[in-house]
Amino acid sequence: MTVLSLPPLDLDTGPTGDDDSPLRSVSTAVAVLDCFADEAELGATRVATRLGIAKSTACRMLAALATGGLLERTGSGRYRLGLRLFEYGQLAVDRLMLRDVALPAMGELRELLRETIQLGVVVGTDVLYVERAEAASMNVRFRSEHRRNPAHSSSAGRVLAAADPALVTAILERGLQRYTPFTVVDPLRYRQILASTREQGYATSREEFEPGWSSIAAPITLTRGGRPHPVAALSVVAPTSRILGPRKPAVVQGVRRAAARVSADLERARS
Amino acid sequence: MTVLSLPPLDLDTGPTGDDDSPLRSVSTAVAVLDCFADEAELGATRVATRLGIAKSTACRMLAALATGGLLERTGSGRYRLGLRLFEYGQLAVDRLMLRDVALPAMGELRELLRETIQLGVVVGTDVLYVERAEAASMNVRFRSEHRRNPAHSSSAGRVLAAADPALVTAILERGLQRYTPFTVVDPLRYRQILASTREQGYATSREEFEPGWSSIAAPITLTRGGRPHPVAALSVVAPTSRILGPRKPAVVQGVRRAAARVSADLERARS
DNA sequence: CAGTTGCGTTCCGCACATCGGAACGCGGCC
DNA sequence: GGCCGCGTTCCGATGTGCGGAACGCAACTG
Repeated sequence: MTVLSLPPLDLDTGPTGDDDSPLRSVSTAVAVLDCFADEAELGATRVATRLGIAKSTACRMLAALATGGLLERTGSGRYRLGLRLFEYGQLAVDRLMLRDVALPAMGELRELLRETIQLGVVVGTDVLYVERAEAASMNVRFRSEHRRNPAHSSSAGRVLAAADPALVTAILERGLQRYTPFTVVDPLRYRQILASTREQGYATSREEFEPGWSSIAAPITLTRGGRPHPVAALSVVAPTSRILGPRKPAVVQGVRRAAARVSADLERARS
Repeated sequence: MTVLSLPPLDLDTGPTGDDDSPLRSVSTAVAVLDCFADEAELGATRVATRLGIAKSTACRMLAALATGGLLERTGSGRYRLGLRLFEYGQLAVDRLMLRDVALPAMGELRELLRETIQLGVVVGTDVLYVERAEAASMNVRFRSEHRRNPAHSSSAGRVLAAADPALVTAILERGLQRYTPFTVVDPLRYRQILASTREQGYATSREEFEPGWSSIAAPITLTRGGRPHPVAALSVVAPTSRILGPRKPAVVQGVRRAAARVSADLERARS
């Protein structure tokens, strides 16, 4: 039942203790939280073996996180992620002043194209989608396995990497993992794609992450230091023929205009 | 250990305060996170003064939480909530197996009544709304100030407290704070309301939290130990005359049916 | 332009919080 | 009933995080 297609949240050098930070107990507490990214419910023994710590330590960590509200106890003495994390997460996104600004444009773009619109930001070397306007109806919330994907294989990741050399090196250092036969895994070709992305002002991904599905993305920018800097991406995702066929020019124009509008609104909201 | 001769600084009895658990550094780390519930960006000095800890401690806490991804550094050396919290929060809600199950019914109820529908769960003595279907359009996401409200003054909180004596005592112990002239603050009257809620199978709140706005809620139940037990509430919130006037019977019937349907779907999803 | 103030960060020694192992209580399961 | 697995608790030694002061830097300010 675990999701195999995505890389783990963070690349661990192994369970045998990488201690590059002070506050060891806080670090292990975060590591305990990370354990819950894979499994819904965990007990002390399981956590202890996964992290290579003593069972008593794991038990204390779980108890401390539970009293803090970051974890909750289930009936059987195990633990799961707590709803306080939901509140914090909503606050984190709210404070980007991005989702609220982008939602109207996303809704209109969805109506215009009748396709699914995603709002993505970079976290690490992945793209995290903080909002999605579904094509069919609003009543399908995207599931966790589609809430994040590697930056190198998505159009949103490309418009964001196109203007961020540090991100590009991080992505290349991590390696261009192949997900479909179409995934671009050659660094040189990847850089060429980024160059054309810079030039054209939008990016595409043709079935490079999930067979049959492609996407087109445009950057949402914010003027920092006099120069526009991408902070997020608006992307249209659909079966390949619906957006990379004859409709492609219309889709490109639509998503670019919507992203430009969001950028302007965002600029205005920062005051 | 803190100096005992000093009188305890009158910290607000809100999210901060109790540090009696083991793993003190983890507790303070959670307290540091709590600081960000109020303010979007904080620095080490501010955090230190708010928690009454040394500036160096606060700095280390912030750094540790940032390397864990729970916080992010802003340009000016301050910190804000990190997007990893968004991921964790989404996972926490996903694993309730509640939002996905409830969304179709919420959408239909919204279309039926043309009003805003909320899906709320209990956290502490508050009701936290994990999803909302807006009446006007989907493009208005509810803001943080309306994502949570005290259980005693909301209809959702009443249907959830009606079957949970422990929650009732917790609510009463906290005190029935007054928000509007209509807020029920008399414990006896509150218990009467809960009794009639139990009897009728739904609850109302007439402008008890925000002037002009009322709500009607019905419980979403899950059979535990042979008996249905409320785990969430579906509520309709609107200006008072639109739901507590002549339309009230229709609204009550609609929300009760929708909640019953979600309960059945939820029961089915647990397999 | 230097003085000042505030910030975040770093350093260091002492004290105490935290870790691991072993023991305990409890529930299912042969 | 005996056995196993689980989560929890207890305890002593130790290493880790605490507080205070010092540092570098940036933004104001006279």
